[in-house]
Amino acid sequence: MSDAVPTRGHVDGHEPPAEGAAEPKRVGRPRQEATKLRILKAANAILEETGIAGFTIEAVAARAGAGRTTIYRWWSSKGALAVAGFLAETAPKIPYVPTGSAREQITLQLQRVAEVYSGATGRVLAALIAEGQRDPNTMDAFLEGFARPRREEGKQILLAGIERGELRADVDIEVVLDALYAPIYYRILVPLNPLTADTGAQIARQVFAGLTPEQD
Amino acid sequence: MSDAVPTRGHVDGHEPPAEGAAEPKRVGRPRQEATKLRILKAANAILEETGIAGFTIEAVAARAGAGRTTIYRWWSSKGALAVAGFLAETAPKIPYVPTGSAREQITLQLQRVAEVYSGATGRVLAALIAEGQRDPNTMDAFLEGFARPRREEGKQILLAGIERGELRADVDIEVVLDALYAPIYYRILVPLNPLTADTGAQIARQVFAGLTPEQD
DNA sequence: TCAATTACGATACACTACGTTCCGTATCTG
DNA sequence: CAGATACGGAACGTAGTGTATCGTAATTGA
Repeated sequence: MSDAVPTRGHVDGHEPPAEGAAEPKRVGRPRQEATKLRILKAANAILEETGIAGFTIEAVAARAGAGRTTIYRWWSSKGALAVAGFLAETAPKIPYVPTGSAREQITLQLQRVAEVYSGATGRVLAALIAEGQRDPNTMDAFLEGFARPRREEGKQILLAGIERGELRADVDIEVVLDALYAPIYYRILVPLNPLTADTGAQIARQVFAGLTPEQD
Repeated sequence: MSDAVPTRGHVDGHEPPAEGAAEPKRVGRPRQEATKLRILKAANAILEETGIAGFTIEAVAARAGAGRTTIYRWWSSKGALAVAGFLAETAPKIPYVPTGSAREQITLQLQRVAEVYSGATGRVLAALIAEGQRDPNTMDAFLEGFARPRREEGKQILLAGIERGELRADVDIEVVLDALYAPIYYRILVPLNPLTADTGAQIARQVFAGLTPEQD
């Protein structure tokens, strides 16, 4: 129904899957990738500097030198924009390093995560989760676009470790992943204790003490 | 300076410490405790039902049959009101049971927390933490009025357990407390996995596996 | 009994941000 | 050049915030 505006996907600034594979030739004025990038960078920068409090569509538009309408055309809500900015800027900062034992891999990863999240990125993450409490779509985009795939990676590492006999087999993997990663989120969101670079290592040591087949 | 309105404390609806101890005789019309209670109950109910999204001063005032001005007179912000409602209604629901070993106490407590937080109370908590990301004062009121004292109780239990030789002494208590409690908050805030009544017991089992002096 | 004091609820106000609509202009394809 | 689409500006209605003002209610103290 209706004629409405962009026939494209309207959730996170990505085009719809399309049928062929690539269809670079469309009809009208093409989307300006530079503007898209400026908007995403502006969104991320504002989240880093002011958290969710200062994150308004107007502020992002002003900082990006774009029109508010342009933002509304491509992102369906504040939350969608925030998630898109986060995925574009931050998500690539934390790769897994697939080498060594499960414990080594997880520990290293946990250290990296703690280090990155202890700074500006942590503020963005906290803002994102806060916004997610307000808007289910935002939470969903965050879960499917970031949290779930990351968790899946961790799960595979732990499973491989169990397979190789490095870890006890009688554990609930989801519970273990929570024990490992939840503290980092907790320290970001509920700042009773600071999150520092070696918080990750401390947590890993503690949790793996309950995972090794024999006593350490 | 200025003459301003209520000479009382203006943060969370409680009177200032005062000098004597009790001074029940003041000059003008006394505060109507019934109204105060209706407001706090309304605030909590709205948080339970709609989360932070529907939590507006106007909605609380309407539901309580009070004027917005009355709310602004006694609570300095939305967050202050939310925390006050939470502390009045919810906090008393989760007492510690000081009996048995440290592991038993913590496990029991964790079960109760998971059970309570898996329902409406969890939604209130999530809303509170979300609002806290927006307003530092709210976070502070939550930390000092709820999170920190609770954590202190847990710390005492663990310390006593170490003292009695039930638990390893070479652990960082803060890290252990995070490993125990953070997963519950995580499942409330980042709903990848559901929080159920026995999530608490599972977590306790996992974490204590790394705490016992000998293998179980 | 009455003055002073404080609480309460209603109304009005200025402000901010949201999300939408409309319009003129720019940039592409055919 | 026509058609289609993107961009940015401006205006609009809505919602909520926080403040100020006002009339009324309740209590203390003289």
